[in-house]
Amino acid sequence: MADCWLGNLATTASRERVIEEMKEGRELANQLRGVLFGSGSPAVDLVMKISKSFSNILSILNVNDFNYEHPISQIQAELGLGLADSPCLDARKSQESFIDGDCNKKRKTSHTQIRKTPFPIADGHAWRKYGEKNIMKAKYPRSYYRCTHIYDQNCKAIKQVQRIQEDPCLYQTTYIGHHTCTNFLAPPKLNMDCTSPGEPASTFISFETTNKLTDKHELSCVSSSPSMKSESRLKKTCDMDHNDQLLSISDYFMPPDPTS
DNA sequence: ACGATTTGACCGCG
DNA sequence: CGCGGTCAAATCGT
Repeated sequence: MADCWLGNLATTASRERVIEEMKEGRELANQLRGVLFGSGSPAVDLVMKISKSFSNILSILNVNDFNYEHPISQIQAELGLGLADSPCLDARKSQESFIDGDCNKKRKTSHTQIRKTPFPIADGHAWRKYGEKNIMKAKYPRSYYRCTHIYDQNCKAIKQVQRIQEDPCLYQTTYIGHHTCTNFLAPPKLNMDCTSPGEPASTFISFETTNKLTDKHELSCVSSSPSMKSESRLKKTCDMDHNDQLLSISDYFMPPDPTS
């Protein structure tokens, strides 16, 4: 991915891009470290080194990153939680800054959050793609995803992923609604196969990266949960009441819905 | 065979 | 009526 702008470091704009990308990489590395924290995985060290490398590069670029604070400590402060409470959740909450708003015409009552990342990013939930649409005046199509547990747990969370036209290295993900499913992540395993160049598959839990120099990059989370039955069948059979849901990852991951 | 993705058709809001 | 969002049959992958 980086090579799409590394050749233009001479310009201020490109330099800014480099810095932003580096910060993003460091942020993601910290996130991954949080995810791996407590799992006893040797990958933690590796991730810490990656994070440190990003910091070193930023230092070389003379970036005075005084505002940077380790995301996990931020979360602890925000949530009043210790890491032991839920490292995975903590890490994910820190992932990016959120932009709140109601930008979806057809779901004005739903709380939406927009995030921009260097690739379609994992958020710890299993998503299933249900549509793709070319948007007027947009160079890239928009992909539509909904929670895999829409029928078996009545989870109404959906998201839209679209590559940003002005900045093809970035993807904008719009989250609409909250997860009510209880499909927590198992401690993810690091998967560096880097083999799948495809658009984000919809059901992920273990982390895997795709960094071939293609149009499509992703850090995704592959669901290890059992597959669902066909939607049409579940529509008929899964009208269960789930009022006793546990707090889902997204309840940590996303700011509280002001409407609820 | 089963589940996920693709993609054209359809729906509904503005 | 146009556009974005969703549906669902067809297709693909394992």
